Amino acid sequence: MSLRHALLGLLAAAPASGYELTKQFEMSLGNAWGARHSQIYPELRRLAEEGLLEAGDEGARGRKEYTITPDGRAELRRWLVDTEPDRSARNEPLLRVFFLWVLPDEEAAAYLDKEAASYRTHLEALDEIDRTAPWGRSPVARMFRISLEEGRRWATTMAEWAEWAAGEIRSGRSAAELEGMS
Amino acid sequence: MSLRHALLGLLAAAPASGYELTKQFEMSLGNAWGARHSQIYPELRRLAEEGLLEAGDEGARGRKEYTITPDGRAELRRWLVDTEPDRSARNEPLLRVFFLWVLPDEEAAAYLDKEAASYRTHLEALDEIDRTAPWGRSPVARMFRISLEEGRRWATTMAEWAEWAAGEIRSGRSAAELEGMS
DNA sequence: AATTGCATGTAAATTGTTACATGATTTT
DNA sequence: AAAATCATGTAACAATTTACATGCAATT
Repeated sequence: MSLRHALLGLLAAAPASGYELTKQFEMSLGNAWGARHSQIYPELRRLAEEGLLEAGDEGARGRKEYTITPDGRAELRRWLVDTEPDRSARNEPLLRVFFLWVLPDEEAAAYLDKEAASYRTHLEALDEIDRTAPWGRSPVARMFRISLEEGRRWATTMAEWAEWAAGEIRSGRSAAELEGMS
Repeated sequence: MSLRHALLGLLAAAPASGYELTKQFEMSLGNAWGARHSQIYPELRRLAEEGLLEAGDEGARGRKEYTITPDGRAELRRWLVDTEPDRSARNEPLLRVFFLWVLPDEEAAAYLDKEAASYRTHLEALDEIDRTAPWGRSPVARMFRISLEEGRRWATTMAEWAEWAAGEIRSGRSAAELEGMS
């Protein structure tokens, strides 16, 4: 279960409330893993029961802040170092491309144009984060920047690929003609 | 639910059994979406009940072949054209990178080396598919090749990124020093 | 005074994984 | 004759989403 380790990872940087953690899943982390508040709150409670987190007193508006414990840090480290990442990714936009052949060429190409535009928009959003984020000298900030660069390279590659693919379809090349071209 | 549309998409190309569809999820499709036979068999039954597929007679060893119906093709088209793709991807290797800062620099860099190697291996597997797949002139083959190219560009970008990231960490640059470099 | 945002939770339904269970056919 | 592969299914469990539900605090 990646959710608990994502929560431990976020809380390893700084204590936070369930609400704040939910926002982080919506923002930066959302590109790699998704979670709603309805999943986050019960998981935080469980992690606290297991001693990996410590729950603070209730603040304004019932806010509860969770802090990671030494056991929590150890578990996070164990996950990173001793377990193999699950490489079975889930990506619906990618899935759709396999089936685009059911559409007439021009519709398929138009679909890929839209995909390309979406990746370009995403790239602009990442560039904006890059420009406006408060970059510090901490290891956390350095790794965040490296993650951001990963996102930027990925979005750039996907945009270029979608543009290329739309062109291939419009040029009407058959699979046979494509052979030995890449 | 993407699973049903993935099944419709595969069956739009050719009739197949649940067993064969399971193999396709393990192979090519697995890079974009995963599904086990225990999820596939009941879903095929449901799709047949709804009239989107038609189940053939039982063949050798109880094999059942499903064929897509016109309603099934219409639903596949509707999904591709009229619905927005869910862009909330799930990717555990990406998630881990956000938290690599908890490791000492050399351990984090070693982790990224391993990631890079994994992407290079994946790329080789895709190249092997490229070399050995029976490329035809059909729209299906053309789109499969375009999907394969997507995977190759993605794997190449990720490998290059991981190698760059390991270098950045080993060079000991702080986040502040990284600024204005990209 | 009303709206928006902060803040937490639960319940029901759906989706997905792991484990259990069986049997025929082909290959070694 | 044994092992591997083909082939299908169900049950229990875990993860995730959607919907329901509440209330305080700050802004307009």
